[in-house]
Amino acid sequence: MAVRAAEIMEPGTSAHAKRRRILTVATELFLEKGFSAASTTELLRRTGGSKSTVYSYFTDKAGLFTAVVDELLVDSVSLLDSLDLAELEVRDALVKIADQYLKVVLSDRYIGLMRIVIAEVNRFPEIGVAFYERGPGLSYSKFKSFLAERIANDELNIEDTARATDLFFGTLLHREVLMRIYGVKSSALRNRGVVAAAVSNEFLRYYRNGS
Amino acid sequence: MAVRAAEIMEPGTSAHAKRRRILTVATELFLEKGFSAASTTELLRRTGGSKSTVYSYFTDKAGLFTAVVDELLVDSVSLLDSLDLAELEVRDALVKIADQYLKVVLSDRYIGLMRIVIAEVNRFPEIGVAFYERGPGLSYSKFKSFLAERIANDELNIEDTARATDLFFGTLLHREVLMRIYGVKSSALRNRGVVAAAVSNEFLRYYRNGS
DNA sequence: TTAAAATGATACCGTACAGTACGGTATCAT
DNA sequence: ATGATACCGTACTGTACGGTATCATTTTAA
Repeated sequence: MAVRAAEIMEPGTSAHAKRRRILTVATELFLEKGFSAASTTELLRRTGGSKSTVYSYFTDKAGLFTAVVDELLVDSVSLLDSLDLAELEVRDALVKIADQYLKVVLSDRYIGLMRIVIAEVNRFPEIGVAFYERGPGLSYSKFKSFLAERIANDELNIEDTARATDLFFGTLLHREVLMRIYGVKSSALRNRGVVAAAVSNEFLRYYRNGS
Repeated sequence: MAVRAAEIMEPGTSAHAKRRRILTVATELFLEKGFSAASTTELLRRTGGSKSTVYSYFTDKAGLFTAVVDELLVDSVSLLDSLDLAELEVRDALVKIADQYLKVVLSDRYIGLMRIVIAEVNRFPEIGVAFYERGPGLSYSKFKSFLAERIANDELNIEDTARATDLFFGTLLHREVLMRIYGVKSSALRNRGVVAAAVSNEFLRYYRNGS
C-alpha cells in the first residue's frame, strides 16, 4: 500500500497542504532530473498520492514545472532582497552584497535552478526570460542604483556604472558559477568572506573617490 | 518514401561519410532539443538512413550524444587556440583576446553547447567536467600564463593573476553569457570591437605598469 | 565479374510515458 | 443524516521511445 499523505504531512497544515507537498516533492524531482526525464509516475511514488490529485492542482506536467520554477525563483530572489545597506559605509556594503551573492548564487539550490531553466530555454522561452529579468537582471539594476547613491554621496567616482556593475558581479561570480554549474568541485572559495572582501577591495581600489 | 542519403551527401566523400552525416544531423538535433527530448526516430527522419547504420557507428543514444558534444567542444576550443599574440603590444593583445572570446563564447553554437552540457550534468557528470576543463578552465590558465609573460616583460604589474583573470573574463562575459543563455535578446553588444576595447582599457587602467 | 562491406527498409519487442476515467473512502461542516 | 470536498487506488488509452533482428539492396574494391 502506498504511503498515505496524511501520515507524512505535519498536523495543523491548512487546506491545500497536499498541493504544497506535491510542489515540494516535484521541486526535488525536477532539480534532480530536469523536465523531460522527470516522470509523473516517479512523482507519485514519492508523494504517495494518486495521479488524480496531482492533475487536479496542475493542468499538466508543464504547468507543474512552471509552478516549481516560479517558486524556486521567488525564494532565491527574496534571499537577495533583504539587504539593508543604508547605514553602511560603502566598503561594508559591498562586502555584504558580495558575501550574500556568493552564498545564494553558488548554493546547490540556485545552481540546480539555473540548470533546469537553461535546459528548457528552447521549450519554455518565457521561463528563461522571466528568470533573467527577475534574477540577474534585477540584481544588475539594483546594484547600479546602489552605485548611483554612493556616487551622489561622494563615496565613489564612476563614469560608467553599467561596466562597474559588470566588473563587480563578473569578477565575483563568473568563474565560480561556471565551475559549479558544470559540476567541477570548486577548489577555491574556501572562505566566502575572504573572497567577498578581496573583490570589494579591488573594486574600491578602482572606483573609490580620490584614489 | 524516405530521403535517400546519397541524394544529400556531396559526391566524392570518403568512407564514413555516413557517420559524418549522422554526427552533423545529430548535432543540430541535440542542440535544438537536448538529450532526452531528441529522439532517434527524428534523427532517422532527418538523415534519411536506417537505424541499423546509426547503431553500427554509435553504441547507443548516449554514445552519440557524447560524440556530438566532444566534437562541438573541440571545434569551439580550436577557435580560441589560434590566437598569435607574441608580436603584439599588451593592449592590442588584450583587445584581440577579448574580441575573439566575445565572438566565440556568445555565438549561438557555443551557447547551445553550454545549454545541453549543463542540462545533462546530472546524467553525464564527466561531460560537464571535461567541458569545463577543456573550455573555460583552459582559457583561464592560458590567460594567466599570458599575464605572467607580460609581467616578466614589465608591461603589467599584477599581484594576483588569478583575480586579474577573473576580472578580465568576468567583466567581459558574465552578464552577456547570462543573457544569451537565458534567451534574453542582448540589447548591448552592438559592437564587439568597442566592448573588447573598453574592457581591455579598464583592465589596463588597473594593471598597467606605472599607472 | 564477383565477393564483401555498407546501407537500407521494415517489422518488431518491451517498456515507459502523459494523461483520463471512475469507483470508492475519509473528513468535516451543517 | 446529508452533502460537499478532498483524496486514493487502479485500470486504462494511445503513443512514443530505444534498441534489435532480418533480410534486401546498393556500393565498393579486388
